Amino acid sequence: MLTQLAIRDDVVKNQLIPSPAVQRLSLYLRRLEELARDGVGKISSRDLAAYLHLTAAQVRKDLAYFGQFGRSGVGYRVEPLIEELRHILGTDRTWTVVVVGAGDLGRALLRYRGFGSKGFEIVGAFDTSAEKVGQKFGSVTVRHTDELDEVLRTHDVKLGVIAVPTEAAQQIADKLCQGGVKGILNFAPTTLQTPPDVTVGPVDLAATLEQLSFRVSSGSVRSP
Amino acid sequence: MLTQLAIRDDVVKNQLIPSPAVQRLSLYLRRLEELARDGVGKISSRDLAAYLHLTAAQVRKDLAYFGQFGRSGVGYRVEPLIEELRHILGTDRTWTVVVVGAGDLGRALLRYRGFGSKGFEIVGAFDTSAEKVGQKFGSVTVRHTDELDEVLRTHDVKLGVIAVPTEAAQQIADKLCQGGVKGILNFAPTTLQTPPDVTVGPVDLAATLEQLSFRVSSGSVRSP
DNA sequence: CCCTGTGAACCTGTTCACAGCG
DNA sequence: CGCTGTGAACAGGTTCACAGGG
Repeated sequence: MLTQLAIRDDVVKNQLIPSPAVQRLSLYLRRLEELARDGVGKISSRDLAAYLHLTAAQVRKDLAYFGQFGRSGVGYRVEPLIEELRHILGTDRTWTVVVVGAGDLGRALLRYRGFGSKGFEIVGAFDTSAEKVGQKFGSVTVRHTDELDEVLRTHDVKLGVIAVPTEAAQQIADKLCQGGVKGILNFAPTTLQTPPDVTVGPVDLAATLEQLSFRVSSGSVRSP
Repeated sequence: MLTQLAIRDDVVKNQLIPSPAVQRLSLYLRRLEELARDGVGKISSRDLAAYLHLTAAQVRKDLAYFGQFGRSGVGYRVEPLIEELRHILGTDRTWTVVVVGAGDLGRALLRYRGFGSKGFEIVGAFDTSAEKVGQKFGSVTVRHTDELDEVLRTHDVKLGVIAVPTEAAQQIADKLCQGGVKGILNFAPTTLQTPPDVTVGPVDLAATLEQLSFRVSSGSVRSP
């Protein structure tokens, strides 16, 4: 396909893409999926931007990093753009994921419907507590963390989620990296030390609330 | 206190602070709390930076936006800096918070220990399902969402958490804004439309995984 | 004419490098 | 001497403004 080549080209050209732009790609995709559900066939950069509180130029520039997806005088066709974005983000294929920690949060993730539709399949859940091992949440049965290594290898898992207590997080991260995982979603409020080829997506709920607290108390931040 | 005045001055001077800097403040605080727990009394910008994968200059500049907290030749004293950061972030006082939605995620939040220690007190949990209303999770009993308005007013709630299905999120956001909430932590994968004086902290788990997917597949993003 | 794609101008945020203090 | 605080230099991202295509 031509557009695939176009994308590959950009990557090959080593034209690095600003990470804020990549983050916005997820927002675009989410909105486009809403629009598709509502039967909307095309959208202009202006309308897409307005809904997401961004500028039209920014939307166009972000998308243009990856190819020429729009049509002059028309805008972007919703369905094809969805396909493109999924391809760019890598969610047009299925990623196998493991979740480590079956506490309240881990269980919430195991039962969360949102992952499957985005191309993520949870192939294993792990915990050290004897009570939790053997229990089934969503469609996954919790195993003992000792079996983590084996599952990582047999399923060629590239993404892992850490939902264990803070004290155990680094140790689990080490196991995941050891087992070949390249991306970690970390819910433990600590900074993980990982090799440079492993990306960590930190999700610190208390820190996020803190940020709200700051903005609400002072208001003295540049708008994002 | 002098440092309080110093901070007020900066704010008054309308010297706006870069939001990435404010986000890092939470990281500094988290690390300093770890250090305090380990009995460490002082830390240099270099060591703090190294642990968090940042540069020493950045740590110094971020902190200097708010005052002169360090000592030449010594570094930063851990305990006083913790106090300063809490004051800056606004978590040296208690914030009352409501959680709307008592599904898996909402319940996980209600039972999460991490909020209390950071100065956030959950004063109400709400759901529309008859099964959930009346049940108790953590220390909070779930009420019907119809009672949300009343609780917002009687407790002067400034922060709210949305953990309801996507379709209901905007409607709940409207109720929260209506009730005087100024900060919303939004777990629903949708963009909320809110008045400009309300800050939304979006937490989209699927989108965060997508970002990992992108980085793992292509690796072509500037390092954050 | 409407709307995209894009170089150029602009602005924000980061890094450098050093003066100054304990 | 070690380490902070900070102006100055640099780089990364965003916005502008317009050329060009349907």
